[in-house]
Amino acid sequence: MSPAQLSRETLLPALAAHVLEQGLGGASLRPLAKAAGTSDRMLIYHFGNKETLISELLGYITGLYSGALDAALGSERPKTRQECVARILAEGSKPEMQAFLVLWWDIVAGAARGFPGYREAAQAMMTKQLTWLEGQMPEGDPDPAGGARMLMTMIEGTLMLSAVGHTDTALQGLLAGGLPPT
Amino acid sequence: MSPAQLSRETLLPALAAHVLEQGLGGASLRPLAKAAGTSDRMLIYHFGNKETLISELLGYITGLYSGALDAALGSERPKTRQECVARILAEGSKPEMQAFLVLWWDIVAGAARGFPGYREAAQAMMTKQLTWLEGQMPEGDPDPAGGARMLMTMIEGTLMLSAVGHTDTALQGLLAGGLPPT
DNA sequence: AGCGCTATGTAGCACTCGCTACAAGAGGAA
DNA sequence: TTCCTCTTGTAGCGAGTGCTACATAGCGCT
Repeated sequence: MSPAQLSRETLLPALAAHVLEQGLGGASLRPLAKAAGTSDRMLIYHFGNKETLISELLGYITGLYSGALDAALGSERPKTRQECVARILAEGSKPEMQAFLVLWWDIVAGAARGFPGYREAAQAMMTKQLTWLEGQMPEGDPDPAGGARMLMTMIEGTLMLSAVGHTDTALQGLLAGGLPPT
Repeated sequence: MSPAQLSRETLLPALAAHVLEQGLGGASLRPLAKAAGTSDRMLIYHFGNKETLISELLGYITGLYSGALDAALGSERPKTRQECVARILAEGSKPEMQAFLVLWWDIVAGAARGFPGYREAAQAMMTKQLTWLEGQMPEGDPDPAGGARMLMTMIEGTLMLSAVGHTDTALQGLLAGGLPPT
């Protein structure tokens, strides 16, 4: 009966769940293995070494994030830019998104420091989010492409300020930018 | 002759230099001690434990950052908001600021995950930067307080996107927001 | 001189880290 | 059967982790 043949594919979901709640910084083989119901020995067997494990894991998490964005596609598009911002910020404040957000800063830190795999993952996530945002821009917006990039920049700034306890600063910034997040 | 009495104060500069180039993630006592010309034994002696060492170190680095901002105060204020943004982005792209920026994402990640000391440090740095920015707002700006917060949000978003290789996205966003960084 | 306090060195502990050597079971191929 | 490959378990290695026990040198105070 028992474990239907372990492989990278069957392991990744459990590994992702673990880093989503424990972070990437302290992720080490034995706890990861335990979370996946196996041993460090087998993680190395399946992935070769920790570095590729993390890289593949980041790729898998990128896919998770992408899927979450797709699932969050509303049926009708927002009417205004501020409604657009409000919607994506609301998306980010959902409880199931919290783990993603916290992990995100681990990924950014790794990308800034040049860790293998981090930059690619971060870049992919941002590209996905940008595409999503472009699709969410109000119909008839004078500059959807540029507008999406402006909103993107504001949103990322807001998320970062929120992460360090400067939520008010960000919200007042949005307000002054004509984007009251309703 | 030799080492003029070690203490927290004399140790912190060397410790800060070390984490500025090596990061906070992998910072462990022996390498830190070596960088400061001491032993792990003495670091514990002077700081009690690693956690307080890191906290005090973050406080010290906050001071460094604050001083760097003060030193970057131009004699005359920018004429427009975009000049203001351009100036602070130019400040951030100076080579001596790179180490700060990379370390910054470590701090944000730690703050997001609730590590002791990280959030306070990050918050203090953002407060300082906000104050600095307010002082840099163009004379006669219709809404200096709100404007500073908006620029702040845009700037932090820009820095984050740059950190993960989406510099273009951010610059086009600034452009679409009427803030071409010259 | 004797005492006590502060600063430091040397060793070491118990633990975790990534990774490996070695053996063994399972299943298919000959 | 015999062999071979794939997968897994057990045990361990060498290095690094935060931290501590113990000894000791130097200094000022009485």
